[in-house]
Amino acid sequence: MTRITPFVMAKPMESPTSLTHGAYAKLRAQLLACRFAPGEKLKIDDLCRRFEVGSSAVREALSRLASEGFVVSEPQRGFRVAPLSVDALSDLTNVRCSIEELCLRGAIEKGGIEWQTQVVAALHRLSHTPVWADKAARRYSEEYARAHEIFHEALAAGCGSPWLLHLRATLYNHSERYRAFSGPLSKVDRDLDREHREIAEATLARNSERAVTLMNQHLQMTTKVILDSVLAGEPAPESAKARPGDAHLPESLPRKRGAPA
Amino acid sequence: MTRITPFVMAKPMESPTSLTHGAYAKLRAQLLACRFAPGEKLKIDDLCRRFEVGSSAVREALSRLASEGFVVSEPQRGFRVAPLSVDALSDLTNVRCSIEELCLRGAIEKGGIEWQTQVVAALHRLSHTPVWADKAARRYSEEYARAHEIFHEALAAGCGSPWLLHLRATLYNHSERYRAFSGPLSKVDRDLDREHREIAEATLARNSERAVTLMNQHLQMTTKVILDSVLAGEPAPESAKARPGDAHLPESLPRKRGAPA
DNA sequence: TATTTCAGGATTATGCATTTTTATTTGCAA
DNA sequence: TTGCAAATAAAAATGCATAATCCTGAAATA
Repeated sequence: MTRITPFVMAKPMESPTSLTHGAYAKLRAQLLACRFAPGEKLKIDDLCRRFEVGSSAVREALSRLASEGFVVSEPQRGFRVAPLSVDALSDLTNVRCSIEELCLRGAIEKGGIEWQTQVVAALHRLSHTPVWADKAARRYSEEYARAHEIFHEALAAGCGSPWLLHLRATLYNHSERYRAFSGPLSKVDRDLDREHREIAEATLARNSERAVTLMNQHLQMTTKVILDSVLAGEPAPESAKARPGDAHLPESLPRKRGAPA
Repeated sequence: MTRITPFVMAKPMESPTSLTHGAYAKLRAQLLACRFAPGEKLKIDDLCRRFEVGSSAVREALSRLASEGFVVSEPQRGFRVAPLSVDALSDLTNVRCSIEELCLRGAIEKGGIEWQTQVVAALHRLSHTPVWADKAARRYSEEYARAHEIFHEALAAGCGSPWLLHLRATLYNHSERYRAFSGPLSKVDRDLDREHREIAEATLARNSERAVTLMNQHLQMTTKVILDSVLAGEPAPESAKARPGDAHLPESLPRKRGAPA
């Protein structure tokens, strides 16, 4: 009965195979986009109505998101959106630099023709995607964010280490949450196109030292822009209702999960 | 009403604040100890009876464990124990070497007196804990495994980076699962005490290069011993019932979680 | 003013109904 | 009689609604 499908592009439409997974994906996307304020209480019933699913699905989605560090679970008090903090962003950026360096060096050493091709393709897509969704508000467009993610993932993919790529993706997603939180970005004219192009060129030229240096500068600069935006201007651009809680106070983000049995 | 408690040791008895968390902790402990065979089907009802909780609690525990990579979730087909593979162990070990190196260098650079003290204490505890639970079977005792974990965690803790320590703990736990899977360890006389002591000495002496070299050798040697044990002797020592599924075939372990919304 | 009690609300846990998957059996044809 | 396929039955996973437990906050009392 399986009809022959001529060609299938890489999953153009997501099929939420189960309500649980659908709720998880939607909630996760809204969390990453900072549609919920950090520290905000996530009431089960509200989420049930919002996503039109039962409490089981919502609870399961929240559990997974909690173990990923995007929400925090207090034993008998329900769930809250994981807080953001300057210290956590600083730590996150530093660790991310280290991990991206490992990926980059591995990719330069082991990457083959397929990897090179994907990097070139991703760079092309990125440089031909409009950066700003709202020129006045200076906020990135959804398409640009996606192309940016694909570009960085393509660079790292060459290392061929599933675990390293998994760690990298984790850190990238958490960084994205900070970027989404930041308001209109500072006016310093940053030639993102040039940064990405130079990183790609140094990488494809197998110049590890230069590639790593450029990548670190790229990541630290991004963090600096975000911090400037948050500390200077208004913190939240269009984050939803409810109490904003703590926005940027120094506290740790990824709390340790129970190791002892 | 809070009665004054004279002294409280570090949580001698776990208080399962909720049934869900209790089931999660128990299941996780059994997973890490390889009480379930890799690839084995995890039936909800069986787990309900085994842990004496409802299906919600079990489902939630499985969700969290799935996002941690200890079980895999197939959309409408339930959950299975995450498979193990030689390739995955190899990758895991390599990445772990890199992460432990980052932790170690950071700790040597930034660790203070408190860190040094904890390292010395952990080394003392480790060297005075009996290694073998069953001398004949050559299997580590529970106490030794715990002391070993504390020792390595103490070494890394000095780096002071929450994110780096989180990544390290993740990799350590997955490595533990492989160690628990391996049968009786090979007869090569390995002076574990000496290895740990030399690592600690080099670290406390702020000798980064030597400490990192020794740590890498330590980790790679552990992996080699495990591989020898698995490839040579009988694969599973006392793993529970049910079909063992695939034990050691080359496949990837940490499958990517859905990034696209 | 501090403590206690009580009501409201939210989270947690359970059991059942629905839907999908899988295994077995039956029927038909070679 | 054997092999394949469809249909049926069993089992399991998913989703939902209800019940019980716990926390939060305010009112009342000492």
